Amino acid sequence: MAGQRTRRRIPEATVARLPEYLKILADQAEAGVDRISSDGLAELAGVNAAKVRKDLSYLGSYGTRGVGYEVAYLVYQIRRELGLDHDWPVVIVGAGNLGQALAGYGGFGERGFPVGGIVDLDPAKIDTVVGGQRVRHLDDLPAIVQSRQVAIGVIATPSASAQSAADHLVRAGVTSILNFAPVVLAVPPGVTVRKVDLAVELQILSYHEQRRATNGLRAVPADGARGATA
Amino acid sequence: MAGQRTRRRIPEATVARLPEYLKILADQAEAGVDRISSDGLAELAGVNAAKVRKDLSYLGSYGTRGVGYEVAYLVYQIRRELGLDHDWPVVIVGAGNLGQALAGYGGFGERGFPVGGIVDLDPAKIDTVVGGQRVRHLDDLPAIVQSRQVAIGVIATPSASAQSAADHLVRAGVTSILNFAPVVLAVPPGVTVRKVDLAVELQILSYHEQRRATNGLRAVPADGARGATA
DNA sequence: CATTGTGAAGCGTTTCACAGCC
DNA sequence: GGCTGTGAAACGCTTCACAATG
Repeated sequence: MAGQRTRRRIPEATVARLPEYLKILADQAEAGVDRISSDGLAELAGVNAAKVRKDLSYLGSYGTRGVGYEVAYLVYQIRRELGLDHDWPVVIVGAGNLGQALAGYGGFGERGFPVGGIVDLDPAKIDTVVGGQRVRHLDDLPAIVQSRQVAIGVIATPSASAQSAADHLVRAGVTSILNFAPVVLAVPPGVTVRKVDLAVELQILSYHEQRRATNGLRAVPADGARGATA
Repeated sequence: MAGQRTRRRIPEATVARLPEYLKILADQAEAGVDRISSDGLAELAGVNAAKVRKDLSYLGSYGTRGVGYEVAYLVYQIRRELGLDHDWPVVIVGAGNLGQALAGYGGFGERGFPVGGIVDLDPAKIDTVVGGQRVRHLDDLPAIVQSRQVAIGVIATPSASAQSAADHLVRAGVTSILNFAPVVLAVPPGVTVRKVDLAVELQILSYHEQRRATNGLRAVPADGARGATA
């Protein structure tokens, strides 16, 4: 029951939804619910039930026909699949507005990603304290990554410094990067980058607004990779 | 050449990439480049050339065979398609860490989304100034939305208040919402919601890290909706 | 003759529909 | 009887490959 060596490959689209399910299931567990059906979970996640069942089936057959899924067990399995059975300390590069907000936002630590360090280049920022962390110099990055076993770096620098930040992270040994700068990063093979561009999100909304204004006015758009129209 | 009444429907996946192209093209224009091929643009955007051509073909036939695309004209067309021929003021609900960072981050205004207002419930925050904006009371939301013609709201509140924030935004007349709270929002039909959950992004990275650790170690994962492995 | 624009093939994701099982 | 698990159909997106063309 525990630990197949080579796990099934889970489709990316499913991987992107598992955290959502996990959040909902953890909330349900806390609220004292201990069984849930694919219908119930689908409702809470804003997706359809067949999708929930398909998604969960990639983890294994953890439900009971005629009954549903045991919440606690699903939580355990999803955690395991996502690699959340231990914490992943992250290091934040850039202690400006966004870096400070990220460091100060408790939600990261709560969900398994404690801030293991925050670095910057600006002497005015170094040694200030944000989110309970002393800001350190970029040069300390390798030491921080080594000592805290950091695998994930977060880039919260201005665009112009983002590529350099990525280079530093990679050299320090980080293998996954969450990039908030609106720049396409070049990284060596084997390093995973995800990009979150807030302006892009707004521009996608703008597209739909504009469509509503010019055309039918009741043309409710379908949800994209991450959007929803309920 | 200008203003077909009912535009082609553009696939969501393409809509999500147009802002990226736009950014790159605007940068190129500024750098004095005035022609670009699908290959060149693809390179800069980190995608393949066929995709660029297909994407651009949804806008119309704006290239020249054997030559390429005129940068300035493409910029103009993408802007128009995304509804970026005018600004979209946004209103931010929640003046905590994230709300302050968003308000203080100049990038929004620069890219066509000036902060038209920021509201909160906490008396300690009201009348403080963040990002050049005086924080106002949630009750002022309808007035702000009306006077500034705000169509897009940004939710930067704690999870517990997010649904209420959405309700206030919708009642005030906002029709698009960018939600940073890790909660599924219920909104009436005709309102578009996009969700950005930072912890979800990290969990997706964690999945790939974990896979690398358990399995092959050289199983470079394909890019998901928004990730990349270069 | 380099490069676009695009049918058609390939592939991944979603949804359907129902057999299997508690 | 109710709900899961899953083949198969349907759909949308990506990539190929090449005819069209300035």
